[in-house]
Amino acid sequence: MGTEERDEVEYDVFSRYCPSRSTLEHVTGRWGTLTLGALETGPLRFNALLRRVDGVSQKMLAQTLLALERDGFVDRENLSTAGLHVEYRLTRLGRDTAAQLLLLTGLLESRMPEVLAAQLRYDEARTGP
Amino acid sequence: MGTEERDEVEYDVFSRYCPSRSTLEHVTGRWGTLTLGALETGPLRFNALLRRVDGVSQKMLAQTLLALERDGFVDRENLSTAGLHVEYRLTRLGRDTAAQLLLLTGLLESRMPEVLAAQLRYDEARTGP
DNA sequence: CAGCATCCTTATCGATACTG
DNA sequence: CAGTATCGATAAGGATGCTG
Repeated sequence: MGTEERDEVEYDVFSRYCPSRSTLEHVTGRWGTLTLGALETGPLRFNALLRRVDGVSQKMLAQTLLALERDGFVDRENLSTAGLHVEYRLTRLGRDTAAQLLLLTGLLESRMPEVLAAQLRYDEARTGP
Repeated sequence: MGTEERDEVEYDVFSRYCPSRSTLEHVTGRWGTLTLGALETGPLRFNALLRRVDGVSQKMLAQTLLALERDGFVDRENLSTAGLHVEYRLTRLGRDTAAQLLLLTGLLESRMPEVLAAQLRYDEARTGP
């Protein structure tokens, strides 16, 4: 064992034209993180996502889902019997990514008191010195 | 037992007006992730960051750093002796956050083959059925 | 229900020039 | 060096109406 060749670092998000850069932007973009996070607890329909991701518009949600589906994070499943019924579910890759994202959002939520304190300090240092 | 009150989920990124939402956007925004990631290995000067975060403009970098400093992720240190010398370094909060972000970018980089394969499948299913 | 098409407004961005 | 200021182009975003 140990003879299989290791993957070299082929991709680098810090490089402008690396394909991983645009994928990073889809995932961490304004609605990407929240959409993936919302799907982490299970498949959801379009309108359910629309409600869950507070503030997103139909247009942006559709656009976000399209990019995430194309990148292989989300599967779109058409369950039409009568009327339209479409479900979005995470792929394996999507689940792994969403798990990471939820760790991040959880971290941020839990540290918001620090953030708010920093903002206060920052603003005060500049308005009433 | 169980009588101490648990921290309720006070902050929720899924809620439109929760302050954590804008902080999430600063951190995961187009340049936030890369800027924090770049600083994870140690303090850097403005122009060094400009080079490291490939593709960012002066304007966007300045804006990003300002938001991250205000939110308490980055400290700006003025080391002027002769000429200007400013260093940016992560705070404790910034380090914790950057660590999470690097796990995410690392995950994405390592799974890019999956992503590219998915993109190919997606595009082919729509151009030549 | 799950979208796409359209229009229109706003925000983002990049390039350039300038400053202490 | 480390930015700020300004401008014009482009993209993101919201609102509305329409369709299978």
